Formats: sequence, structure tokens, C-alpha cells
Amino acid sequence: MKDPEALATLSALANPARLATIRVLVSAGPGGLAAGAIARDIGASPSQASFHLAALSEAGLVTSTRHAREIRYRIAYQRIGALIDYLMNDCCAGDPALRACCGIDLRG
Amino acid sequence: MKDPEALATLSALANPARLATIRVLVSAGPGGLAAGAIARDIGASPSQASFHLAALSEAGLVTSTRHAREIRYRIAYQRIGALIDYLMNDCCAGDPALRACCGIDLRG
DNA sequence: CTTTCATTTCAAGTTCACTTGAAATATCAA
DNA sequence: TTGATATTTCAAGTGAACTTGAAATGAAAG
Repeated sequence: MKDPEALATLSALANPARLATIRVLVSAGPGGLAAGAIARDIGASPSQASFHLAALSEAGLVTSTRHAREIRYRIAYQRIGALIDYLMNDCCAGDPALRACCGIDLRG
Repeated sequence: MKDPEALATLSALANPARLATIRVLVSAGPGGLAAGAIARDIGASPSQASFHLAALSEAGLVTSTRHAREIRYRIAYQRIGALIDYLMNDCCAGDPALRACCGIDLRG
């Protein structure tokens, strides 16, 4: 992940409604959740939810598939992992404290 | 780190000038860099640099100390580590793929 | 074909982040 | 004190993101 993608991903996450959407989709599991259910869960109008889901989708943070009348959204862990990787190993690489403070170790 | 702090941190990082500032401060090392040098390195006016440094400082991503006429800024790895921790273990916890895709393993 | 449900799209309005340039503050030197 | 350097602060302007509500699209059911 390069700077422009990282910037797009960070911008997509830097919004209350969208962060709430991510949380809802995480707890929904691999089956995902329909747009309407997401709207209900985050307390947004259908129009608002659609707007934010489009932003998340554009950033690659969610995927969607239509099932009959519903459109079901799922979280894309890969993209979040890429952002974490970017922060830890690219943008802010070089400091041991960065790894020490979040309960993780280098693998290799 | 809770949602409001995570949101503030994400918002602070979601800006080209500020992300560039982070990169510059990372490569500057523990000695940090004066505001003027940062402005020069990221191609911003003193006023712009000050604006963005204030935002980063407000978010806890940098610290500053005055040395004579200069104000020297340093990166706060702790805060970035806390954001990574938030993304990996709180907000998006529960998916093995999240850890698998960025070269890291759980410690405990 | 019409209706109903789920979602998106569109246009208009509002808010907020950011830019710009001038003025203010702080520190040091002469 | 005067002047020079480093940085911040302020006020005004701009643009992009977000909200709102109505209209359009797509899919299923009667």
C-alpha cells in the first residue's frame, strides 16, 4: 500500500458513521449485512448509509453483493490489514516501541 | 484507545500534508525537527505547517519543545501504536486474516 | 402490469477543514 | 532598544464532505 491508498483508507475510516459501519460489519461476521440493517444499526437514514457505504466501498474497505432485493455488505479485512502494515512497516517503520505497545511481535 | 480518540487520530492522519509530516519526523529520528525545517521538507508555508502541526499535536501524534528560537517537533510512536492496537484488537478484532496479512503474530 | 420493498441517485443547502496573507508573539543578537 | 529570525495566530475566502428529502432504479410479489 502506497501513500495515496493509505490516505484514501484513512479518510474513509475518519468518520463516525463509517467507523460505526465497520464495527457493525465486524460483528456481523462473514455473512455480512444488508444496507438497510446497517442503516438501522448505526442510526442513519437509508440515503446516508448508502452514501457512507459507497465511500467505504470506494476505499476498498467493504465489498457488496446483491441478494434478491437486498444488497449485502461485508468487511474487507485485507484492506485494514494493509493499512496496519503500512503504518507499522512503511510509514512509521524503524521504532521498536511501535511494536512493543500493541501486543504484537514481528514474525520473521 | 476508544472510538473518539481513534476517530481523532484517523482524522489527523487523513491529510497529505500531515502524513508527509509524519514521514519526515520518522526519518528525522528521536531528535525531531524544527517547524521551519518541516515546512521546507513538506513544501508548505510556515503558516500551513503550523496549522497542521497543531492538528497533529492536538491528536497526540507529535510532541514539541522549544529550543531557543526554534520549536522542535518529534513523532509520538505511542499514539500510532495505540491506533494500530485499536484497529487490530478492538475495532476489527476477530479475524485471523487481519493478522496474517501484515507480517505479524500475536505475542501472548 | 401494478404494487411494494430495498437501495441508490440526485439536487440543494450547510458545515467544516483548509488556504492565504498579514499581524502578533517569542527569542536572541547588535 | 532596535532589529532579525522562528513560529504562531487571526480573519477572510474557498472548496469538499456531509445532510436532507425527493425522485429514480432494481427486484420480487400479487
